[in-house]
Amino acid sequence: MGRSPCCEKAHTNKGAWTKEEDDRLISYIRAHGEGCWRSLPKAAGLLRCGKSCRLRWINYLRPDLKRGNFTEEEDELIIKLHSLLGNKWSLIAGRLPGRTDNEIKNYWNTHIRRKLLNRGIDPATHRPLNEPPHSSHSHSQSQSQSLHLQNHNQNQESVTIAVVAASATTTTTTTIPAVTVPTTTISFASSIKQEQYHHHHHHHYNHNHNQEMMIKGSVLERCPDLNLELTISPPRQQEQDEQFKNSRNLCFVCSLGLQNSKDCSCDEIVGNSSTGNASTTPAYDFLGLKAGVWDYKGLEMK
DNA sequence: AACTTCGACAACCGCAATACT
DNA sequence: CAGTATTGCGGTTGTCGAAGT
Repeated sequence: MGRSPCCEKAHTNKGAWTKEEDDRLISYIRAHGEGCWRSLPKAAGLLRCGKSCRLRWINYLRPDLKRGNFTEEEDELIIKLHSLLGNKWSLIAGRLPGRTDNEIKNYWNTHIRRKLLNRGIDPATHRPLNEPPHSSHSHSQSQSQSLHLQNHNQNQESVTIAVVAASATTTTTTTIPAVTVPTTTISFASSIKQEQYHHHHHHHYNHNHNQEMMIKGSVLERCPDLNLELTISPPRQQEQDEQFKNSRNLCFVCSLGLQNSKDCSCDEIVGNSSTGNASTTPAYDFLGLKAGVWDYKGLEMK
């Protein structure tokens, strides 16, 4: 049984929008605001389906859109975000004020893909084009990384992700507020074969936005050579306390370079640990981006 | 000048998530 | 709780203008 169409298609216009249609849509939304897209066309006197109206408004008519003229900084930001998030265009767009997911998607496909190819980088994997296939098990212990995912509280209001690079001297703890992640879903084997993972991700990835998939997709797939180990453990295990003792503990806000934000939860993190002094902790320049670029709330899973 | 190819991007479609009843 | 409606996302297609032949 298929679903009924989003609208009555028999009497709707399709294709390019006319100036008159744009004006009608703009004036209606100015008067009544966004939302209720299904009923909007009729109310606004448009022979369009609500979906079409929404798309037109969001991608083209919204007053806060920049449209075109991507800067070099934006290019690099998109590349970095794509390497982290994959084709999550809406998430990427959320990091670029005045840009829409559709615009970024188009820009990626027409400009950035070619740009990366010219650099000898595979746009899909962000790895060198001529790099031979590699095994996920070929790395030494010192190169391995582990990813610890902690659910701090019963009501799942925050999830702490700690990426521990054994070869590095730092540990970054990232707290993502208001992410709903059922505990049972945050578990996968410590050594996921890349083939298995790729298969799962590409063939069974069904737009699932839960945290498990995001972590798999953004970390494992983007860095397939890393032997990532994801475990769930009760809050503040002794072992972890030791591990965190001399490491930096930054909340997600601070890790994004927003250390002065009111949403900063470093104090909580540090307070929970046996040591720590947030005031002496330098802000971690997440992705190498400058402070202020990010609005962490936009990274919440929708 | 006519035709073809290509690039850019607006718009559509199908699906999944979420909200509502 | 189940069924239905709505919204939002990502992949794909269609269209149009510019460049090339």
